[in-house]
Amino acid sequence: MGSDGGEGEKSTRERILDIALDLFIDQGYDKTSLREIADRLGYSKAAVYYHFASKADILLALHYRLHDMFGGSLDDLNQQVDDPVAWAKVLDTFIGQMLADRRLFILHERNRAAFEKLHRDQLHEDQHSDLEGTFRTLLANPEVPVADRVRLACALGAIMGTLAIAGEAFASVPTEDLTDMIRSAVGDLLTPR
Amino acid sequence: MGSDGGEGEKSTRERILDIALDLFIDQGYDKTSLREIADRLGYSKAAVYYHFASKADILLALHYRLHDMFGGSLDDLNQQVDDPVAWAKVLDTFIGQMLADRRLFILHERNRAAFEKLHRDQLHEDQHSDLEGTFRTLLANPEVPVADRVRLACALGAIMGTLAIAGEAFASVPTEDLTDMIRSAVGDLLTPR
DNA sequence: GTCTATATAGGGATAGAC
DNA sequence: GTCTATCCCTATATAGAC
Repeated sequence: MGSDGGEGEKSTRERILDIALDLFIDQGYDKTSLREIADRLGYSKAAVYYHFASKADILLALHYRLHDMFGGSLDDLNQQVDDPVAWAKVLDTFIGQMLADRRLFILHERNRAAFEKLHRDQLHEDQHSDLEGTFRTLLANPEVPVADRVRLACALGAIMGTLAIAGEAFASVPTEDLTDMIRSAVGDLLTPR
Repeated sequence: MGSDGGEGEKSTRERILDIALDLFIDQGYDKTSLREIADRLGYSKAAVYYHFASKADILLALHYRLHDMFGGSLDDLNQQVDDPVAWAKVLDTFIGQMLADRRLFILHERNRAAFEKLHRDQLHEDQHSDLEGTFRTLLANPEVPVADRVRLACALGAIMGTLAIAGEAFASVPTEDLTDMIRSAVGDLLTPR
């Protein structure tokens, strides 16, 4: 399939990313050193540098994992910037995608500063390839009533919050159940009573 | 009033905290060096060390600023751990307090890893003196139905999200208006239709 | 592909002069 | 109260052997 020969075993590159994901969530990106990653990997620091050009490059790869997860729903959101009623539908899709791999979201949520720096330094693409950028553009759009925008911010926060603030509190809750509950909550937020 | 002699001018200590607040929000705690703080202050690094024993000590002082802001409402929440209907009232108070000094909240939101480490290293007090600790305890309480706890997580996320995700988007919105809008949203989340 | 050894820089923190 | 000078450690990253 990919560029790897193996079938069951993961490539070293993927293993590094998995380890980095754990450590970046636990300690934060800045407080995690390549030595720690290399130790868990069982190899030396230089081995890590063989697979990634820099520490930021590891974060970048994780960013792409997250980006791939969304498929086109980010574009959908960008195309309906000024249509508050359309948001609810897009967010439903979002919620499903987010919960499918919660940890990537938690990573993003907990290392916002690092990701922003990454975007400033490396990703000079458009604002909208970025999750945060998309949200901020939407929330700052003066053509949409403030009340609607605040509601959207609350809805986004509700999704993120369930993952980030709760931590491991809902780890044992089946993904489908959690998805349903969050969808219901977001529905209450975006649909007028 | 306080321990300072001056009336109009701030003490150096307070100035350091203000500068640190700005930088920690912008770049994150880890990526901010004492040299940067000292530069903005106009003094040397050693001058900063005169006022604070360590870098972590600066973060600690900011933690106390946040802590003081709450007054007793954190205790209120701790005393009504298993009463979901009481949460709504406490959160109303919370929202007002949070918005009264948004930036302290954003600091906390954006440097969760650093604050957690601070608590592990320095604050061996009780779990409940801490904002996050209080929330996590509440959200993990098995005596409360999961659905209620998820709703609470959404409500907390909605509050945090409006501050953290939105960034400067709502900077021009009057605090009272924003408070009302968030209270209304949280009400919709916690009150069954 | 993985290693050792090393270059280089920057950060936190201390000692002691003024 | 504030400064200069300095120590020490850790981190990123590179060069080159195996």
